[in-house]
Amino acid sequence: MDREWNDSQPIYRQLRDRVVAMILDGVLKEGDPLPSVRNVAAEFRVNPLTVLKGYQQLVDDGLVESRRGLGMFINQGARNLLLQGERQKFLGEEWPRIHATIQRLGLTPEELLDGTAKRRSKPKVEE
Amino acid sequence: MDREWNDSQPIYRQLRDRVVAMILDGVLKEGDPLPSVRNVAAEFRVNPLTVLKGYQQLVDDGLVESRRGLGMFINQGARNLLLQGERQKFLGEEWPRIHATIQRLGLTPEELLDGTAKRRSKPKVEE
Amino acid sequence: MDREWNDSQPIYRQLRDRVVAMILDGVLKEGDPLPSVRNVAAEFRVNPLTVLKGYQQLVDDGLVESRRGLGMFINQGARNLLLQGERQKFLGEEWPRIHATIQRLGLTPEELLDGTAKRRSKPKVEE
Amino acid sequence: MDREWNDSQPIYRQLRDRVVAMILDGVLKEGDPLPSVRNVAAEFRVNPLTVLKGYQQLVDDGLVESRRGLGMFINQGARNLLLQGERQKFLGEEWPRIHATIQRLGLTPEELLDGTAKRRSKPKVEE
DNA sequence: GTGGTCTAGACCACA
DNA sequence: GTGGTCTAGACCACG
Repeated sequence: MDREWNDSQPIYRQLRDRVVAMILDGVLKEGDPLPSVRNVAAEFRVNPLTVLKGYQQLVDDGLVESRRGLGMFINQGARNLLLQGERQKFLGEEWPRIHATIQRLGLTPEELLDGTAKRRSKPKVEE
Repeated sequence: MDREWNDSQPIYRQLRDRVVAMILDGVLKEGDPLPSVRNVAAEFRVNPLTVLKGYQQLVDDGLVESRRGLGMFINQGARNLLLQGERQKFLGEEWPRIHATIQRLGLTPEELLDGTAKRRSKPKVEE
Repeated sequence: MDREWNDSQPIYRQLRDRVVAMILDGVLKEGDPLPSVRNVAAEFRVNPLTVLKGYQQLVDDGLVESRRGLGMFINQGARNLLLQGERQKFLGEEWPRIHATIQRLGLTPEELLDGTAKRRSKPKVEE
Repeated sequence: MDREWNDSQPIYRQLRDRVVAMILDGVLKEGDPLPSVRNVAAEFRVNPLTVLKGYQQLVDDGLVESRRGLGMFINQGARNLLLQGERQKFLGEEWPRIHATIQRLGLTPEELLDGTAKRRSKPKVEE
């Protein structure tokens, strides 16, 4: 269980991404309620306001709907919306930079797949 | 030439990364002087202090050496140090997250390579 | 209480050293928050940026951790890290020079201890 | 042969200190000429102006005298002047800080003498 | 409230 | 010319 925060990104953003991942992975299905703000806040030892801010982002993205007094629920079509939007954003904004880095570092497909599978980094140094 | 700044990362960080890229690409070789703080500041229309901050990071990383009154110079072994360090950081910290996203979005190798090869031939709607 | 600055060393360095001393002396314990940048800046009538710069050094040294929106906190193990690191640096880099000077000036242990014990009881001519 | 420069002090200052050490050690005697600016500059690969600046400090301190067309010579009484002045400065300004550091780090006389003699640092860490 | 980034402009020491 | 330090003041994101 990773409850560590990435310093280069706000916590609320990381909380948002966490939910997005759960939706894409099918852990959270359309119509399901989001885990309650106070539970998440307690679990991750984070200010409830921060969790709320993360959830609010999901509302703004049209992925989630808030029902008065009941909580927040995942919208119908959320998964498809995500697949579309995130793919586009990833391919357009993130991947180009990533691809450039990979090439600069001279990383081979083997090394990349290797790393994710069995973590064995043996960087070859020139000269 | 892109002199635009990415909002999601501080300028001094991007300046640092720019130099790193130049070293990796062989544009800047070991022993070479870095472009002077003032020049870079003028060229990119940025505060000298911001440039300096970026350069200082390189000094802290042991990639660059500052010689009083002369300027800043790329250390011997900087490139290898970079190849080692950046590879490790990328494979250890960044790639796992990226790999997960790719799989979550169901992106195929074709789609990934496609984007980088013939970008902009097939503009999609902006969000 | 001395709030005067030593001209031969940048202020941010002296601020850094001040915190280091407080950790070594046990005034600041592991887990404790550092006095806030703004407070220190006000207290010493110094620019916040200068204080921040000093604090950043501590972060870089792994002695202190910055928690978003909360403040900066002394890491676990900071004191030992310091004892190790500072001792090594002092014995390796500073003491040899100091020892040489002491011998060159022909200073005896008595003179050295004397000065620190009853300073100012025997004022000498200023140059 | 140490031709390395200490970053925390200007080069001209270090050149000045070098000559002072040579006088105190008796390598340079009163009436002796200082090594020529250009020789020193060449030997240490330093700008002649920098050497000159260091020498000028010695003139200002009354330790050295410049004779037109001949060079710079060590004054009569230079050694005693030094012994007095440097002792006072050291005991008054430097030693107090050094002493405080030594105590903070809990360094024993043995460790201090040890280090200068046979370099064997075995820092004891608490807890 | 916290730290973090940036600017515009000044001044300094060094080579 | 170079880098380095500092200021005053602004603005931001985070909690």
